[in-house]
Amino acid sequence: MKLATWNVNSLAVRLPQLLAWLATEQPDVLVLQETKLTDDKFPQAELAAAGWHSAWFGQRTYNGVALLSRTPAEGVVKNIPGFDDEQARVIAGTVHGVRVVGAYFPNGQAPDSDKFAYKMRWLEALREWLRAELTQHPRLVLMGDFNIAPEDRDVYDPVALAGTIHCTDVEREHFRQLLALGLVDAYRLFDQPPRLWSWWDYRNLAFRKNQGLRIDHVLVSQALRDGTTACRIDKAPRKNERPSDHAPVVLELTP
DNA sequence: ATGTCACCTGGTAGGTGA
Repeated sequence: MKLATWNVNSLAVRLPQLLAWLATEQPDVLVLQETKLTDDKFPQAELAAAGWHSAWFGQRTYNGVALLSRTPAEGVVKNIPGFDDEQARVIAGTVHGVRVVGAYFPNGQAPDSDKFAYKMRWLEALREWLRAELTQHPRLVLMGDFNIAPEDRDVYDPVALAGTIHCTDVEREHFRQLLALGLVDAYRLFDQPPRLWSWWDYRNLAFRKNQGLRIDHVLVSQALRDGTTACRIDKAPRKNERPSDHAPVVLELTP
């Protein structure tokens, strides 16, 4: 079983690239972030024509998530139950007995901002929901754009970026608290190329200079850990014309 | 030299968020 996550930074712009990537990669499940589409604009027909079932949850201009799959997802949940949120950031569903949670974590902007305070509240709500979700669904994958670089080795210049957004101690502590639920960072279960990131800023020629961060993650529950056979970042779509600033992350599980 | 992109409002540019 192959699962993947990709922040497409506008599905309206990236749909052709998405269809091409799906045709090549043939995942069983893909979660998307930053679709930036209201639900009436979601390209359900185009995806269905290519053989994909979709569940989606969006809003105007910002955020927006989706869950694509070869077979329909069951038990779809939108956003974090019990956490009142104007922003469309979470979609969950069950495919082939695996509970898939796709999430677009808040960016947080700057450590002293209101948006950062929201990020902290959101992270706490996510954690407490997942704690309950794991008791119901031991076979669970949490994946998406976390907007957190968990360790210094996930950052192109940890000295220059120390304490800045994505790299603060409190964000990293939240990441560790997600792991403490019994989740594992699948990327680190395997040898990986050095200095490979999942996001490169559009600005400052960051991709050409390989100045990026690893902020897109796939976390697997203990029950899935032994069946996890691969996890990789697919840098290729970042080289496309008009690319998303994020690369997809792919997970492979034994059936 | 934040060497950008996407989307919005109200425009033939400027603001916001990432």
